[in-house]
Amino acid sequence: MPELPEVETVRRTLAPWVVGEEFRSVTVLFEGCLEGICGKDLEARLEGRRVDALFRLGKYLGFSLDDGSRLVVHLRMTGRLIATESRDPQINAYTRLVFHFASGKALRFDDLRKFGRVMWFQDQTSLRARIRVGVDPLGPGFTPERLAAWVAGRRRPIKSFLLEQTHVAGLGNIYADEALHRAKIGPWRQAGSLSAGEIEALHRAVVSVLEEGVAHKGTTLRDYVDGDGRAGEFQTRLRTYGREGQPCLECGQAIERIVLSGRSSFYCPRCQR
DNA sequence: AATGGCCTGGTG
DNA sequence: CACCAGGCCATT
Repeated sequence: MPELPEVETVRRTLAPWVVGEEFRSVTVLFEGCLEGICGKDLEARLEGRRVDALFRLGKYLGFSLDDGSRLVVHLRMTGRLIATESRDPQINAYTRLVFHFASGKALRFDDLRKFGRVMWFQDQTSLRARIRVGVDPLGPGFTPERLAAWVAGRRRPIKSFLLEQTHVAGLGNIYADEALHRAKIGPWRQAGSLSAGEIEALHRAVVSVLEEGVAHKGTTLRDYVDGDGRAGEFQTRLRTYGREGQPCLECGQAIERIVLSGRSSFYCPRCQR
């Protein structure tokens, strides 16, 4: 499931390939993947525009275009953006949309579950009005002090807090569990109950697990691939996620699973308190 | 803050 | 055939 490391990997693989390209047309196979704009209008907005840069906002991937507008894609759970070519974009049963470029390149958006979304914004301001995400945990805005201020007084489980995108943007179910294990904090703990030391440890764990995720080009459990269609490698390094009943790699205790905020949470009952 | 809906393939 | 996976938004 694309979380920060996966979206960042897609951004890095697609950027050198797509920056400088000029949109020619858009083929919409599933109108439902568009949010706030219809296929006809999207094509009109994109035609002739060049891609200046690719950026990431939490789990959103954005294209900065040469007129100041922004094309934004959210892969949700099973979405894929694949670099291909207009002559043979290799459309399949899950292809929802294809962007065609003047050079003959094409960018295919596939999504088995139809949860992914494609949006267009006139400018950065309208984008930020719609995409409300907090600071990037790999950027300078994420500090132990700010983390402490955000969790202060919060009674919900720290795992649920980490899944909110409004303060720290980019963690999903997998990396949140992995970060909590590294920080030795139980996912059920009330966010506001963390000590200064635990907040420091959690901050460090979030940064390190995301950096490692990026270094290993993301986690592929099932659907995720990068812009070149390649799977990630971080799944081999997961310490808790999906490992219920298997021994903790730190202490050997069996990993357990509980449900928080309606989502599975995997943790080590000995290491995490 | 908690819940339901959006989706479909895979599993028990 | 029922149920689960899950990011995000709307609703309660």
